[in-house]
Amino acid sequence: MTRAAPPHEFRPDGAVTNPRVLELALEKKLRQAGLRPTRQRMALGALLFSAGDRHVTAEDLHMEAVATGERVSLATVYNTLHQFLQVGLLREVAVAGTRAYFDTNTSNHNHYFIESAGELVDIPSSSIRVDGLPEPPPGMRIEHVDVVVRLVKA
Amino acid sequence: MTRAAPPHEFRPDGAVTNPRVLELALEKKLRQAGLRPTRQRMALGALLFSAGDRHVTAEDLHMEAVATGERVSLATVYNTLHQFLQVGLLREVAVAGTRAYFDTNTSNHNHYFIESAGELVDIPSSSIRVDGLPEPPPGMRIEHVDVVVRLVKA
DNA sequence: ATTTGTGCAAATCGTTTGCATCTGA
DNA sequence: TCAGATGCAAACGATTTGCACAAAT
Repeated sequence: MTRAAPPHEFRPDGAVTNPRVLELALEKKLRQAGLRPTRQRMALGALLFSAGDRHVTAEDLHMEAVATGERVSLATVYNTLHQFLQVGLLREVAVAGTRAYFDTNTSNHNHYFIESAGELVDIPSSSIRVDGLPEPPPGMRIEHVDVVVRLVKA
Repeated sequence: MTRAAPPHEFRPDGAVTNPRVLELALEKKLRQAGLRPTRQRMALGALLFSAGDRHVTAEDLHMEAVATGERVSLATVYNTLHQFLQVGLLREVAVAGTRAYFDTNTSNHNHYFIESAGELVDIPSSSIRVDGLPEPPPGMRIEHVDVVVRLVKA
């Protein structure tokens, strides 16, 4: 019988892999945002936040959760996504079309949108600059600048 | 009895005001796009293309048409907008949210989106420059770059 | 005469909501 | 205990579609 990997496997890059540690971190994250760490929110949070930057629709996430054996209703997925939005754990990306896309990367960055696949991808560069923005009209302020680069097959 | 303005009123700026001339121009525009100049398409086209750059939703346009006394169904407004899109007479603007916005200005330009009013406005400047766009992934080409500046009350 | 467009109402899609029930603090 | 969260199903708004009828070539 070979030995299973120890639960506290050491990784030179310092990434935490112990599920219990991740769980505690997520619980803390939710509590700090003022959200109770319920089973459903923990499950969705784990899917969203433990695999780098992600772009999901509500239905994507619901299917994933169900596939993982979680019991969550689609309505709760919607509610949860909006709660995460409100507390700044997610950001919504402006893509014309029917479905709403949620992005786990809340910092300022931009996107490719691959129309044929309905897929959203971070632009692998922080070098995009938008210059020459005029002053906003009086009484208004700029809340966010969305840049979406639409890609089609060449 | 005072004299009504002549149908061919002369305007120093050269703008054409004769309704028959406008009608013929629109008919030509539709035919060139491969669309039959039906009553409904002419009516919607007149609303869309004879008043400078416009941003409308399907429902906006339908209400306008009905208010003008035109008999057009909402379904036909949707169909017509999409036909106009396909032949390049309109462009759709990427605004996350429920409704689709159509823009009669099909050249490259950018938008303010006033969230509180759900209103879309051209950015009054062609000085916006987007720099540092990386090469698109292989096999893909950039179809359009959408820049939407979201405004909220200051 | 033939093709194309239109209107209506029903269907669909993504999303939200009302409300009874359950759960975490 | 009890505010807060969840699930279900029904409601919803925007858009699309199927099909009989009407209009354009």
